Amino acid sequence: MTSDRAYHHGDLRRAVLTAALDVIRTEGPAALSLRDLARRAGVSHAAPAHHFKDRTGLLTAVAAEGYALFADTLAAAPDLRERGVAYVRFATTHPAHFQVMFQPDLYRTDDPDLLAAKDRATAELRAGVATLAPTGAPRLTGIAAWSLAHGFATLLLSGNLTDAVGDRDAEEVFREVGRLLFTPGRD
Amino acid sequence: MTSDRAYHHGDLRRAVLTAALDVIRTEGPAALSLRDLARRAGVSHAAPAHHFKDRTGLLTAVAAEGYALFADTLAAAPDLRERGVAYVRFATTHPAHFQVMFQPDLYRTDDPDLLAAKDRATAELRAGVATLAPTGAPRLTGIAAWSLAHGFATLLLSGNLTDAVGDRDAEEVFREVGRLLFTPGRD
DNA sequence: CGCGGGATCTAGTCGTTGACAAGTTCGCGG
DNA sequence: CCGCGAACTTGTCAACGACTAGATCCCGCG
Repeated sequence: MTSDRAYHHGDLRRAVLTAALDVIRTEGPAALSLRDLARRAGVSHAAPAHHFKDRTGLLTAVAAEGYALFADTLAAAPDLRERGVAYVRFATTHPAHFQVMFQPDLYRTDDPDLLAAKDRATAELRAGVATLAPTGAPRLTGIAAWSLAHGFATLLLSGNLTDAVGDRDAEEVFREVGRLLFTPGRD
Repeated sequence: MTSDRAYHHGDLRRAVLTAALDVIRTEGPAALSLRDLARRAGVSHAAPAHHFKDRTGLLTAVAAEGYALFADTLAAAPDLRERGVAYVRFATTHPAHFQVMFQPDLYRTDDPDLLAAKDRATAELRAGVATLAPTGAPRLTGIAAWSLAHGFATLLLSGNLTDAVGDRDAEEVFREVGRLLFTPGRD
């Protein structure tokens, strides 16, 4: 179903998107080529453009899908702590999405679909902070938690934490980090 | 001095590097074109290649210079807290360097100059953690501090913290965040 | 049944880029 | 003054993004 149909591909959009995620994950967004993706899908070099308009359009679609998945992942976690873990888990399970999402110069930041998905993710993020934040500074706590999770996830993906984590599970390490900083007695 | 010389440019390497940093800062690493940089410097399209070999070589040079500057910045800060602030300050004052440094798929990670500079920066980072870490888990504290600073800096550069910070100074906000998480009584 | 229209894909082309090769100019030491 | 290497130029090729025009298919409507 995902592959060979005679003329109409069936679901070329998804095929190209999936292939793009594969390339981004293994070689980075810079290595992305519409023509290469077309070859992988077995279609002509201009076929992907019909679904994504542009190379930028493709990356915009990746970012939009990423934010949508991200919002779902966050929504599934109960409190702030688990939401942080979910943040890190999303980065490891969807590295390509994550990588593109936080490089706004790669895509169109004014895309309607993208904005909707991003707003949803942001709302989930804020809701997470609301479950904690007993001390007077919810905004500051939010920035702190977000920075911690995002920094951990980013360093993890860029390979700067491989020796620090070792052969342990990254999520478990992050859980300990969160426990270290966010449990001085209150909570 | 920086511009017109007859045949020999004088310091084309630096001129190209500076122009590259300018492009990366304003349009991102993806928009980087050797031919465009050559045009800006007023030299032929192949001149930059003589100094950097490759597009990848140019980005490797950017990353190497970035890590060197980064190590200097960190070394100038006394304790862990100030080192965190210095981390954020580096990201805001050298956004192009920072952006490239933490995208290893853009450059050659086995370059000798790069490795030397990165090792120096890593050593400074570790030394910073050594000044604090009174509780039993220095490694975990290090990961926490690094993640916090790196996450804050990254989110700041990607524009995800602009409304949260508002018109205040980013460094000052980060100082408060650090105070919030790293001062439960000890220190 | 067939036919028309829109969505999907193909084929061809143009300007730009990265990479490479070979030649040219410059400066500097012997 | 000469030659030798570094710095730079000119020319070229394959690949890519973007665009256009046209072919093919699917689907509903008469």
